[in-house]
Amino acid sequence: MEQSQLCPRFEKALEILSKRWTAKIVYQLQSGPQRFVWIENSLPNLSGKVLSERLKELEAEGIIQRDVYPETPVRIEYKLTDKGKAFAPLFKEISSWAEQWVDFPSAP
Amino acid sequence: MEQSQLCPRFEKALEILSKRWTAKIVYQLQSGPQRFVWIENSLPNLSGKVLSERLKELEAEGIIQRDVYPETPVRIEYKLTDKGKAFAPLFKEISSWAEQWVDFPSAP
DNA sequence: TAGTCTAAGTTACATAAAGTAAGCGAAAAA
DNA sequence: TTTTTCGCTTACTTTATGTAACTTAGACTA
Repeated sequence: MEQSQLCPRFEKALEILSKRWTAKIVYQLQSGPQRFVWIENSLPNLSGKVLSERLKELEAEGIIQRDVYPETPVRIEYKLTDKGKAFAPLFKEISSWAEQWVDFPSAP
Repeated sequence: MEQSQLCPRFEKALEILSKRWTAKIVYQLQSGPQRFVWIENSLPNLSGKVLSERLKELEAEGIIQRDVYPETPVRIEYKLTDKGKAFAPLFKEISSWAEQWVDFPSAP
């Protein structure tokens, strides 16, 4: 039986997006450079441990950049690279899909 | 400290897409109705156990439909609903992001 | 000079999610 | 009666994530 061949670039992109928290982190950074604790507080249930892992992975992928400001206490900011900013149209698509198809009939 | 408020619909969409395997399964079904084993074989490393879970979740979300053909042995096909088909432009965006930004410098 | 404070993590431990492989039920074919 | 096929489940193992306490570094405070 044949396996459907997925384009490796596409597959890579899908893997980045499918990994828990990555999409949310990247989305969160669309609004500008942010510090560790800020991102952590922005995404409920995301633990510092996993955030730390994901930021390293995203940096390794060239999607975000880590900037160190040697103040006291040290300030570290994470921001999207061009590669990361290029996700913007994708988020727009997700948004418009959501607008059209996701309903919230009941309020909590 | 304020938390950035994510639109609940958008968040829901992001959660669907971020869950391991869901995006790949939905993408796989874009090519037409498929049976359990076919999907399983199309996605390397996806276990039947998780596929079973995901298909139920996606059906509950109204993204796919499960059709039973009482042949022998029974044939069951999964296919996208309109809601599921509406992911198409999103996959196009992922694809074009991947084309532009993902490189594969070395061949295996 | 010892003790304190803060940001940005890290570590050890506990829980949840996913992977593996064997098994099940139905119906028909051998 | 045994075998085969499909579409799953179940029991068990491994991996991923969550929690909470701890670490490091430099400047500030007592």
